[in-house]
Amino acid sequence: MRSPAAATIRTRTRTKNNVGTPCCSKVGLKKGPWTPQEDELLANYINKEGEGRWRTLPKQAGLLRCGKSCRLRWMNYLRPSVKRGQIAPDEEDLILRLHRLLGNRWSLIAGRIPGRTDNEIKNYWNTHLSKKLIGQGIDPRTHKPLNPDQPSPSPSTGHLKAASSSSMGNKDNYYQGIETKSSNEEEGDEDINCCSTTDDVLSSFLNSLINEEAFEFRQV
DNA sequence: AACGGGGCCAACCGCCGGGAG
DNA sequence: GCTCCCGGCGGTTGGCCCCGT
Repeated sequence: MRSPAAATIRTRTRTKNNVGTPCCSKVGLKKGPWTPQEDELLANYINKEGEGRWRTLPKQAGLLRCGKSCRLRWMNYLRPSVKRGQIAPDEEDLILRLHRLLGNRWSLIAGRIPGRTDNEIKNYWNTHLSKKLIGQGIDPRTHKPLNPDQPSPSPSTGHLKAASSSSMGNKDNYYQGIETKSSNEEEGDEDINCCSTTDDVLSSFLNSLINEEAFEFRQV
């Protein structure tokens, strides 16, 4: 069912590592839905040995799957922290606001919503929220009115505009926004290169954006 | 009851970035 | 600096299920 257009895009020249390493297409490896037995093998192994070393994990665990497949199954389904069931209205609201800020950065969005996976959020967006926005006359990619005559619901602050205009893959503006904000916040602070510090900066930056957005919504 | 269409979601695919050697 | 390996990511697909006809 893969579309010709997508196939064309995918024919981009391979660069370094992918040459001759078919991963999941490797002969003899199982594909498709996971059985309860496979789930049990994977969960037992990870509970005993911990996450990581995905390449060698299938063999060690006695699974006929590629490492990527195991990782995906664990991350999206078997991990104890994964929350199953309906997306709550407040989660939906958060997804909408984060998507407006971050675009299709599903893993970043998922990182702000405890228990939800990037795959789940991506699916929910594609099946529910994008249609909902279209129904409201809003372009789900830009969060701007489909009809340009309508007033724009987009944020009014400068860095929010930059971030929202970065929707759908323009990472440059997004990171620019992060960097601008974090460098301001870090004035006179030490060691912005420490990873935990940058994580904190990113986290507080997102919080501030979310809170600003919430503030704006209240004002409207 | 049979069939077709659409929705939903788990899983796959291929690319990219970072770390190690 | 270069190459290789691995994990992670986002886009897309395949197939099951439900609902309407």
